[in-house]
Amino acid sequence: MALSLSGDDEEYESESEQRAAVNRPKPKMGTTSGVKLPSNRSSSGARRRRTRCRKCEACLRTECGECHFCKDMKKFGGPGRMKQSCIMRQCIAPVLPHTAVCVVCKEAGKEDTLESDEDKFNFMLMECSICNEIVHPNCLKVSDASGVVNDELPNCWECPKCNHAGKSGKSPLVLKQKRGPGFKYASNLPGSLLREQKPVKEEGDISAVTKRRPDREETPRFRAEEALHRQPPLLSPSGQPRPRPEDKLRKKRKLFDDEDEEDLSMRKKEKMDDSYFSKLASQIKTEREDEDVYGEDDEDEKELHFRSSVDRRDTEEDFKNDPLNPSIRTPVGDSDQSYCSSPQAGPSSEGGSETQERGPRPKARRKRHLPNNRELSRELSKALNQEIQKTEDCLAIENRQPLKAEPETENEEPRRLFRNGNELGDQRTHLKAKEMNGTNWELRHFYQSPITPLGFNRSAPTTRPVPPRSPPKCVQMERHVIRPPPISPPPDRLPLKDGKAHVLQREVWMKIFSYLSHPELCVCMRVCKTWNRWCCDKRLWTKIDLNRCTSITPLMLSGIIRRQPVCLDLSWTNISKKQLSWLINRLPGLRVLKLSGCSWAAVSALCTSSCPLLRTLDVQWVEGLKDAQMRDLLSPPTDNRPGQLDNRCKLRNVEDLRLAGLDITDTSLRLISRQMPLLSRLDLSYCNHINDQSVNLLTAKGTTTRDSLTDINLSVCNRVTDYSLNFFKRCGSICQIDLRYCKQVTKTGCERFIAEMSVSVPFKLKEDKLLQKTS
DNA sequence: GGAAACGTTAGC
DNA sequence: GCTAACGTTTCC
Repeated sequence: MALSLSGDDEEYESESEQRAAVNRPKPKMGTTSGVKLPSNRSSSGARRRRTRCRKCEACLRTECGECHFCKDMKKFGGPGRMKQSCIMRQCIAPVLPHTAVCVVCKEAGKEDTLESDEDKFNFMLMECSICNEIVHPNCLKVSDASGVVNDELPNCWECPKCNHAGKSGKSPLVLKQKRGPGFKYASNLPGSLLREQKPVKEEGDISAVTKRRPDREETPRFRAEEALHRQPPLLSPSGQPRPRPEDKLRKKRKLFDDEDEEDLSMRKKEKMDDSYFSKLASQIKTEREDEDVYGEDDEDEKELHFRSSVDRRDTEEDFKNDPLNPSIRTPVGDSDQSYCSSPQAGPSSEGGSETQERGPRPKARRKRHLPNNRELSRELSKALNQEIQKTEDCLAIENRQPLKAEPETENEEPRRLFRNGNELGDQRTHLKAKEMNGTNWELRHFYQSPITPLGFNRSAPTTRPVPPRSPPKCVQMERHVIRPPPISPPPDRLPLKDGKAHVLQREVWMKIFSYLSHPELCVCMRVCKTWNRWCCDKRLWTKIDLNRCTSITPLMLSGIIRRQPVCLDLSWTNISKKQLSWLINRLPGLRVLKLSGCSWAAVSALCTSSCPLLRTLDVQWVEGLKDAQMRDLLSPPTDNRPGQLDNRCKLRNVEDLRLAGLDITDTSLRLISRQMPLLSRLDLSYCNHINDQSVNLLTAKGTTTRDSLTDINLSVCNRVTDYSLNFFKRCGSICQIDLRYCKQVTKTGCERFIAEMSVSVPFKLKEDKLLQKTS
């Protein structure tokens, strides 16, 4: 059957091509002619441009005003040359334009007027990803052939004609073009975290197809298999593995190839040892089958290597079985709750879809996988395995000890929810990292246990450790579509296979889940779609700890955003500036941000990113963070755009500032005092330039810190003397002064301070040179 | 190969 | 006719 687009389109095609040829400044050399036909025009139809669905979360958002494309827009003061959509508004399910009609009957889609799924499908417009023809399936008189529905885009399939002819539409270019804006931005984003993956030879395996109902409400699943085996090697710029103290603790890791997939259910069972959970799992097993949850559960559970400090697995067996193990639990799928909430076909990555049978479907079959992705995954797996093997021994196992939880007054969630989140903030952990009056950064990384300054190794190596680096581009920059949190509420009860709902309501489950560690939650997320959504509730993830996670991947970033943590610990990671900036701009509710041990290059993202609710900022031991950088950090936004008239400091609401180990002077303290009126907790330990004059500055008349400071840590500040205690007498709210290991502070001086203060505010010596208010 | 530019489409 | 922005080309 000769199918083509309307005459208008044919007309446009020739006209526009001619115009394009005329307007093109310089015909690209090397092509056969000045006018290069789009690759997909080689087939029978011109492609219809897709447009926003206007329903998905992304479409409903407003422009962020911060991203590269927003900044280009005229309304944000840019030149308007790029003409791209805000990256936060990239439609996840771009649809055919309203003007699209069936090339056979010349009519639009009619699915809205029909009742049954079958009718809906037969009368909806379907665009073939190979020949680009848009037809009603019903208008095709091909009785024995099957179209293969592409779940990645609404109204997209491989038409029966092409499918029957064995054509493949999976050339990388075609794939890219077909994926619509949800994919475009990822690869078009400058310096993107989300860049498109290098295409690999495709494979013609489309044998695993399942039928699909045409219901556009259904959100497709897919697997970003290309992300499966990505672990950035930890290399120094010289290519040498970065030595890390934990190396010797690291377990041998094995990277799963595709077998990992088959292994999932097995591992899932292993995780379900608990009898009740096992029973429940068996009950809801059919929900998996019915609900098409495989991809979703799986992908989500794999997207983020959240770690639990209380659930460290020590045995190799456990390590292998732990789906959260970064090396094993490498991302299989993109994830997001939008799967549940997006009104239309959802986004995708390079991976194909993995779907269960959803009921009878005439003609159309659903691809189980996009065939090229499996091959792609294998190829990547091989390459990355080799790479990872090289650096495997250098990767650090997450073997931190559980430390006391951070006192988080601003966190609304019960503390027990955070049992997984350890507190890296105990500065003692890092105290030995720096020589008191020097700038040695030895031992900057990875202390296994809290130490006291007395344990400080002053004979540490003199060479400065290589600062954290971002993963190599090829690993880091995978294409990955980020979707916003869902709008639709998760179900209140768990559907069971007999059609009934489980007796326990969601909130009861939430209480149970709140006792689980993050790895355990991730396991639960693989059980079924309902649990997947429940376990992703941000109440369970108010604190996300990626401390010392050796590589921050796009999947992890999307996982973080999905969970919208209040507290995010990225300390001692190699997060890049772009990643951090991208992240911060999408975490409007972030209150605690820990970037201890990161590089200034990364932390400088705070200079341009907006984080209005930030209350706690931990930048201790940030390499390269000195007065000049502190000035950048505390200065008002310099890129004010129309509508952005706020000239106040971006960090003006910070109450808890951790600056341990920084080479900052009074210059920075002046700025801090001026720009952070709410500052109550200040950690200046191991700041070797801090002296009595610094304390004088912080407590001087007219400064906000004089009244706002409640807790100051000056431990191991050897230039601070007893004289500073006189300055603290004028602090109205001071409750704790930590002067431990300050060589020039004496016990006598502390006792004198206590005696003099006893008239108004009773203090005690909690430890040697650690003064604490008694009431 | 990635980023920028820009012609042109789609919606209003 | 205007704006938004998709998809392709060109630049670097």
